[in-house]
Amino acid sequence: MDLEFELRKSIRNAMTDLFGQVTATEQLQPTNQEFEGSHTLVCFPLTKISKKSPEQTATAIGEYLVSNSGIVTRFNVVKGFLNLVIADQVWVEVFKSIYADKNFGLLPSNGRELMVEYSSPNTNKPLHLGHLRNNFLGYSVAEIYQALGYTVHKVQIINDRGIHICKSMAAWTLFGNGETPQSSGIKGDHLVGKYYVEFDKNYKAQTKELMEKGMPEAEAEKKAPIMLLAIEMLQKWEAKDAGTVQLWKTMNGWVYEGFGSTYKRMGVDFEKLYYESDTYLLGKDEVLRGLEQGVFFKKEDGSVWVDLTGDGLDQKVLLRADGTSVYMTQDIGTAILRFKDFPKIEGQVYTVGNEQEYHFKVLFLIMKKLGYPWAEKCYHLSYGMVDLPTGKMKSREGTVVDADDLMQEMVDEAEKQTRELGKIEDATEAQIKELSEIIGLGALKFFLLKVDPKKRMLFDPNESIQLQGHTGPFIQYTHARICAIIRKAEAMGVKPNEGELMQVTALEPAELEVIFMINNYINKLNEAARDYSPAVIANFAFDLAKGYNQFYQTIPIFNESDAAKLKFRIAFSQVVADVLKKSMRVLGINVPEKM
RNA sequence: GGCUCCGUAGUACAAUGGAUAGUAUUUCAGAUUCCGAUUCUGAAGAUGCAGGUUCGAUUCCUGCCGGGGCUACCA
Repeated sequence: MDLEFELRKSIRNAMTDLFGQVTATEQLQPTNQEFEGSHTLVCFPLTKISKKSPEQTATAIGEYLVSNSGIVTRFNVVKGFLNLVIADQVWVEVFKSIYADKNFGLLPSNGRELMVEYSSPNTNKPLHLGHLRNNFLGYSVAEIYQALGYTVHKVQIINDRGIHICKSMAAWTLFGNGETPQSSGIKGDHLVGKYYVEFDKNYKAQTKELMEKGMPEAEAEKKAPIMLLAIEMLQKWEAKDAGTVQLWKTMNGWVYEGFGSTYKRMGVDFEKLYYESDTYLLGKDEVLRGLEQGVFFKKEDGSVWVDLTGDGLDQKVLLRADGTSVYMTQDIGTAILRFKDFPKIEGQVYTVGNEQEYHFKVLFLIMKKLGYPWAEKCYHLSYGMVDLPTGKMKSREGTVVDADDLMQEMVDEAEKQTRELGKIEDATEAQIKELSEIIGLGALKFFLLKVDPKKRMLFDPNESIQLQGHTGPFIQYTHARICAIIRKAEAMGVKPNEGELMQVTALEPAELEVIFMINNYINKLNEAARDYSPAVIANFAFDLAKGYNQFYQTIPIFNESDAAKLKFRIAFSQVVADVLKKSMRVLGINVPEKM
């Protein structure tokens, strides 16, 4: 049964019968811990139609609900707040329908489609901590929408062209001596990153040398030989020079192989990859069309601009004076291409750091001005930077935390803890490795996802892997312990079934509390989707685990003499484990059955 | 300078305009005849400042202070 629906219906009936009209949205919220009840109706806004004081309004509705709703047994009024006590029988009924629904938390297809872009790295260096937040966020938002019945297309655009990759190519040509991932044993993306660093080192040295010979800084920066080589390579690449393209393909190939294994370990996936080398020429026609339509304008030098001063923004260039594209041009083209590739999507979510907020504001405005209705449904999933206890990550100071290294450290730490605790003595080495992977990555993902995406956050590796506190492993542990209980119940031959659940007529407060939370799961999924915030689900999972631990601590399970109650508590534990697992799943986190 | 986001216990995070601002960690004091104590209970501790709107403001508005980001014919 849908408790909230029934309750709202009864409240509206009450208002109609008592006051002759209803409000558009009655304000129903969870009751504060200190008062009796589970649902609270906020009655201040109702006084306009009730023509009574908040207390009188609340009391009148409360009395009506007790006599007419069939689900409310008691109520109390504190100021304008009407706290409602739902009958235990009703809670058992609510629980039963959740228990009976094997697909609880996974809604059937709603026929709607959405695209989520995330990751989208440059191909000149390996992924770092910031990319981890990006990937986990994008993946999780996609999973949340999927759980709600959407068809979600996960994509990314790979920035595989441009001066940045030519820099790595130039350095490799000069100093590589034919080094490959195979010959060196270095992961492909790290190898290319190594030459990017190598480029930078030499470039700085050469610039300095030229300046010492009396060349002004600006000129030296342009004339450093290694930079000239990179620029030459970019020009050759654009002219489709065979050798340059071949080298470019080879080095990008190394990067993709490296990224591939990183994504695999992260547990993220993509339905389709867009490559900038394929899309960077798109968008120009669209801009010219917009120019004809008068959406854009041309300056005397021939460059094409959009004027957004009327929208509180600036003027923005879309085509350079020489007719070439800028980044924005390409993004316009890519957006349109994606809607052609996936005609049924109603919008796109772009998971990109908050330093690009202005860019996306402009992009969406341009799409709107060009007359694309889906522009309204595009969302920039903007997220803040990740800081470390040691401070800010800065590439110049070499304090960037590498994604592969960090994942490995987390897994190593998880393995160390697992072995020390020695609760998995019967496990094989392979099982221990697998478990460490689950815990280490779970710790990392949970910590990065539990914070509101748009906020800048601090990642504390040590805190994240603790098994007590607001962490992934705490939830994983709770799940594992429930699994132990269920194993024991099975061994004892205790098998709950739907029919017998209704024999339970009274619930403990801790049970009621947890059923309330579970019953709220779909609401939380909707809230998380609406706000594009996996943090909502992360906090839900944590609260649920904590709620179950209170039950676990205060209520005996196997010492219960009443067979119906014992079965109910086993079923109850099963449902909690299931919902923990599902809520962690949409975060991309797995939960072990033993740890 | 302009635009924008953020300022909540020592620390890290919560709070569709609603009740005495929650949680974790830390510190202190307790709890397990039973299921995995990696647990649970209790105590201590916070809304940057000044106004405004409201029955009611951490939330909305204005100003100030502090921090991040953007502000390229870069990506």
